[in-house]
Amino acid sequence: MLSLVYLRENPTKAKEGLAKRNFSHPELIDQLLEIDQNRRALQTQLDEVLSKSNQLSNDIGILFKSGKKVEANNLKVETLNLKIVTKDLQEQIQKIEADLMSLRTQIPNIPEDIVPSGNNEDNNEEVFRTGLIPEFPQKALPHWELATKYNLIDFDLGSKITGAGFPVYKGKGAKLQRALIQYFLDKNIDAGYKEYQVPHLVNELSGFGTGQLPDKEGQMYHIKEDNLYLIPTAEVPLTNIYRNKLLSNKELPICMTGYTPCFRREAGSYGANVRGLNRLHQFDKVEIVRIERPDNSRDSLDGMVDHVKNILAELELPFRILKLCGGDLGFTSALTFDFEIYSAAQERWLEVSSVSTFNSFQAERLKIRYKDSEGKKALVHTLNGSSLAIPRVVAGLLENFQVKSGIKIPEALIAYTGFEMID
RNA sequence: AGAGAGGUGGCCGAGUGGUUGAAGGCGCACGCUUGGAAAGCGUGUAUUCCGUUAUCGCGGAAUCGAGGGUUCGAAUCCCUUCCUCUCUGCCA
Repeated sequence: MLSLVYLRENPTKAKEGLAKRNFSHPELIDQLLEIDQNRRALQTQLDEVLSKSNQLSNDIGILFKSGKKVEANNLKVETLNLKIVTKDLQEQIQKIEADLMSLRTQIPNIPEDIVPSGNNEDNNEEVFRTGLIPEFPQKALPHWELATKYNLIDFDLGSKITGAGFPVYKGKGAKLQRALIQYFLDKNIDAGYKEYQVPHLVNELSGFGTGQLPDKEGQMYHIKEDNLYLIPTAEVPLTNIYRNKLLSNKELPICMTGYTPCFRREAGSYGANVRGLNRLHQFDKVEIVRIERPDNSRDSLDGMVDHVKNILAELELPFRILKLCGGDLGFTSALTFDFEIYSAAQERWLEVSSVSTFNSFQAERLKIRYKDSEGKKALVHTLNGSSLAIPRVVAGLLENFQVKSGIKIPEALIAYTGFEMID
């Protein structure tokens, strides 16, 4: 959510920024500012009326104390009118504030200057690429065939128990998953992130805080009985740890990591791209979240990108980094770098991490603030990234490291898997 | 799930209808003290909104879990709801 003060002072800049992400309703900004102005006028009126009745109440109290009952009762009559006016104004303000909020939640974050403009993923900018794309003597098998061949993952069993998109991992397949989770967590902890185990269900306020609600309402599994949502990412519970917090300067930055399963309804997804592990309703992910001072958030983002880079390099996977264009940017993000590993067998890039800064967009909703060195209060910046999402890394490992005799485990993982080969 | 108790500032905690935005303490900041630190002493220390102002500031309003109600006036009384704790029940 964008701050009202910012929008009031920079309406043109805001519209220009939003144009970069093809925001189709720039007139909402004008509407919002108009409503805001009405709200302020009403607030002024209300404050004046309340001030009067406070004064009267005070006088009445004094009169009663000194036994002047008649005069007190006269004043009482006066307050009755004020009460009616107050009630009316309060109702108007309540309504206008609801309108304001609904408008504010429809306006996405403003992209950073360096975000390229563009409509869709074709306009994303590749900023880094590394690793050798393996060449195979025969045709390489896709991971879903390898998974069956080596008895690692059972998709049918998952459908039987739950439905499509809920795979069952078996034997070395299950161990590989667990090894990766552990490996990623260790990497993150070594880099200074504190590990958390968080709830996998969150309430409405948490969903609103990080921006999943109301924007992605239909993408989350919702338990109506208790009005709770299954988390689509650990970002939600992790960031909400600090909801409504006033932090001191020296507490920042806050670096958190956590492993959770992630649940996504993926309504509207279809086709070959959802095959195998490519798109699941439930998957495992290790997330990193940072809460930063505004002046440090860009450096911090670079640091997170480097961190994920190092992990992928250590896993010996070929990958590239994309700077997302305005049109491909998430609703809450101001700047996002996507990591994609190359899958030799599928001959396509698979997104395994998305690292973003939200600037103060989430902090505004979450009310996470800090006191700077001069004691002034300001909103923090929030950032997060996957470090990393498991299934597509598994897909990449299986497909890229297949050899005649099986699948080779990269050096860095062997200590975690306890085996060097899947065969 | 049933019974009871409770939710007050960054934290602890007093406050049962009228200058209570809220005593006291802790913490924090600054100053004095000290060779330096600690202790001690002193001062200060909530947030949001509206208005005003070049700025410091000033004036007003709201906020004692949340929402509603009673009253001229509510942290204090009533209702609803959420949460926490204790006991009982159920259960990993």
